[in-house]
Amino acid sequence: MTSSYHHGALRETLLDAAVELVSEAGGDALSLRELARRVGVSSAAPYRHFPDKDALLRAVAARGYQRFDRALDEASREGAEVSALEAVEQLGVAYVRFAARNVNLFRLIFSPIGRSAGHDPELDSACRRSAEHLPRSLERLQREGIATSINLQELTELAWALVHGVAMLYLDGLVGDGQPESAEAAAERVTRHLAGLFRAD
Amino acid sequence: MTSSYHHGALRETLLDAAVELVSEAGGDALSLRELARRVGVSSAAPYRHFPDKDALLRAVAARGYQRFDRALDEASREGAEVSALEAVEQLGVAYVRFAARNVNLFRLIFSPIGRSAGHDPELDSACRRSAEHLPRSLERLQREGIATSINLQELTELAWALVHGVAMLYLDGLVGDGQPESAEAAAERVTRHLAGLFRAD
DNA sequence: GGCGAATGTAAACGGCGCTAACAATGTTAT
DNA sequence: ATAACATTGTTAGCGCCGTTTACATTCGCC
Repeated sequence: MTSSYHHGALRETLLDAAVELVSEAGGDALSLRELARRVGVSSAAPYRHFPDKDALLRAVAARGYQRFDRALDEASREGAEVSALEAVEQLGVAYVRFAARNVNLFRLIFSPIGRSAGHDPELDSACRRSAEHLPRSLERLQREGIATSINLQELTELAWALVHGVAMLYLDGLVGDGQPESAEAAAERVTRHLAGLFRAD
Repeated sequence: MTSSYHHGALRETLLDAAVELVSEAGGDALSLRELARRVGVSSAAPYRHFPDKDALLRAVAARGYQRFDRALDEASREGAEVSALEAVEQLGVAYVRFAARNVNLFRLIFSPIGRSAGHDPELDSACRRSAEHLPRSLERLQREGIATSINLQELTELAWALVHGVAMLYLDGLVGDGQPESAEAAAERVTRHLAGLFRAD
């Protein structure tokens, strides 16, 4: 009828709605038909912009990585103004805080869908960017003469496993009391011990 | 027609098939209809034994926890014959090894379905049992005068996060080369550093 | 031997992902 | 300006799914 037969920015609208829906209910809860209904468009319309459901979820995951990267980037910048050791601690806490405050997005980006490489360039690059903060922060640590007996790769593995483990255990209700603050507290405790490991070295 | 109208052990047969299917293809890939088809039974039959799909998946998860517990138990027993520190290392490696060799089962037991408490008593108890190995091993460590400046709960949190993190990052392709051996190698490296933390203390 | 409980089947409902055929709109060349 | 084409919407339909209902068969027990 009117000039609104074509939506104009359906792809972005769909993505926005998908991010919101995934954030609230998790990636498994997303249905293309429900999504189309919410946006007020036919159930086949999304297929003009995403070849299939997985592609949409990959795009959502890409946005998740972008937010994750922004959160870590912010922590990194704040970390530049404190000691190298404190900077690492702040980064670790930021990692866990993001997981605790963006439960479903975090679950998505570290799921087979979020981890499928080679399908979506945007996803790949956003993922790679978000993975660079930890090594960079640890490299500064070593430049300042701390933990130099461990090579950077192993050091990254160690620190990453630690914060990722805390985040995951929190999401599974195995650490903390369910409140995001308790996850951050656990992250602080754990990263402090990590710092102890460096000092011992 | 024959006397095989009633299957006789349909519940167990379904569970066996479900464990196999989940192990091979992951929890998301399981379909009750496909399962019934494989077992040679009508698609409504499973509902005589499981109220819904989630209940079946919880039962599969319970089996997963039982296997997990057995693997850790074995490592614990072997650990009794070596030093407390080596025992912890062996337990950590066993944790990651199980994850690497039972990818989909491990994913299931640490997923919302596997972590849903209060629904299935068998699941709950199997889960609780499997969570006791690490504290017990660390307690022995402290009884022998190691890492006594950290309280047991915090120590457990630290060690658990570390091995769980390595396991998860391996599953996501972010640690190791995809071969289960590489995950165990990472677990060894990481637990060795953990041991270093204790020694310094 | 009969009777209720347990456990199987068949058929149907609505929702899903996805595709094919078609319709409206935007774009571009002549 | 308009014809032709590409883009982006719609409708209708396929097969699969989880689940429920009504009915059939068998088991265990009096």
